[in-house]
Amino acid sequence: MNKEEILIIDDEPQIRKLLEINLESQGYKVKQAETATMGLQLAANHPPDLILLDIGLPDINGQDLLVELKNWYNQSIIIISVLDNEEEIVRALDNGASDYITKPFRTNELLARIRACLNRNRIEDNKTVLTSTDLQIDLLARTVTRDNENVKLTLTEYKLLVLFAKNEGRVLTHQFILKEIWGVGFQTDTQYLRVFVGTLRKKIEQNPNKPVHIITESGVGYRFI
Amino acid sequence: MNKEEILIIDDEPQIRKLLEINLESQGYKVKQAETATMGLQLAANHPPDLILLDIGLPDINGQDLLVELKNWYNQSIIIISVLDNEEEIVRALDNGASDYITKPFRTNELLARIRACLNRNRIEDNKTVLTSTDLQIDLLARTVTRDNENVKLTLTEYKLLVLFAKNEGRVLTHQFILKEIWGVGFQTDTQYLRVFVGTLRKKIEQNPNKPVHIITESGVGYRFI
DNA sequence: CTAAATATTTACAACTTCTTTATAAGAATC
DNA sequence: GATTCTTATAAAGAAGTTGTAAATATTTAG
Repeated sequence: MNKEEILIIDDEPQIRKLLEINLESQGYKVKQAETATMGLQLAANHPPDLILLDIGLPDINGQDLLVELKNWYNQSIIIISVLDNEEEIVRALDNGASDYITKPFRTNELLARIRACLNRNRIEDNKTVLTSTDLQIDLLARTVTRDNENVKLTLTEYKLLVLFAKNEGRVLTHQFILKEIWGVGFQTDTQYLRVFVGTLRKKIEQNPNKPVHIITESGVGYRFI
Repeated sequence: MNKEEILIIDDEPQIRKLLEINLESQGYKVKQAETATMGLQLAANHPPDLILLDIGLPDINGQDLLVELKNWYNQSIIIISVLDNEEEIVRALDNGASDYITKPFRTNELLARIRACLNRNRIEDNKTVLTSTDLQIDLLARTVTRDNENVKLTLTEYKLLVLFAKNEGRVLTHQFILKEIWGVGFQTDTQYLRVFVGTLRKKIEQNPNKPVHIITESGVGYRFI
């Protein structure tokens, strides 16, 4: 197998060095960027398998960079943040970060996270069919079947279902879903989401009044099972 | 492993001697300070792994010293106080002390507390999954399971549980919890807390009448185990 | 260009969660 | 052991969130 490539975007040289040594010893290929601009460039030139992004960069707001990257980069981004900035971490996760780690971190912990993310990517990338007990989503054919019956979904409904299925078991916040499906700027239109969750439930749930797949997490978002 | 260092700040020589003997016999390295000034100095020079602070010092108010230390020292501080100065203990915990013990104390009790604190320090703040025997909290997925069964928590219940779990073993005062969950200005609404601790117990305890996870510390707050 | 399909918006009903009050149960103190 | 203080529980009301239907707008396909 080819060496997996990891891009580090961090302005602190010591941290980059520390990460470089550890990651290379694990057999990863490492690229480094000191600034957001440079990071974007490197990532665009030759997309890495994973990005480690320090959210507290000097030249640009890390959250903005994250949003920018997420526009086209669909592998994992793990953000590095200083401790005690819960709010920033939550925001980063909303913006599509896969995981986070706070400084100072233990290398073993970080390596475990990286392995987990890369694993997840490998699975997600290769899977063209997502299945659960009664549902089946074929990503290539763009078809959904329930109990072997074809289910007709509109584009938005389909996108929503795929997003749910790819994040099975995880609570997705309204904000996150809105951003993923409708794009940045629609984060307050939670009513869209309600309508579409409603129609989706009618199509994929046995009993739309007692949903078993799309679970409401009041005040937070939805969870797909 | 290196010897762990404990700094004792206490004006009574007998107590210092007693602690020194006991702690050294457990393999800790012990430093002593007779006054607050000296304690601060020693701590700043070479930060110990844990501080034992007698809150009733002669030269400075112990609470002030605690606040001072907490500004930059982020390991555990265990305070020693005379019995029946509940108010002072509560104030110290509010000020960020990790635990307390009242004079006269049993050495075994103190040693246990010290071990617990040092352990907690070692635990990374980075964990995205918090586990105990029967409970499991996944911070990324925002899910809680008990004996592998999913537990459905409301937003506030979840926040409360996470706060408890992140401060496992530590006494959290009512004030502190109220401030963390509801924000500044709710510190007097202890009734909220009672209600929510009640519902949480119903959901996570085997027997809510005999809670083993959320322990009441009468007059002070709660302790999560 | 028109009809059909899909998306957005509005209005309101249904439901969940939070707050408050009342009261019971339990501890601590005298 | 009675009194007082603290904590627990239940339940009602208020506030906030979510769900549904239907009207309107927009897009798509023929």
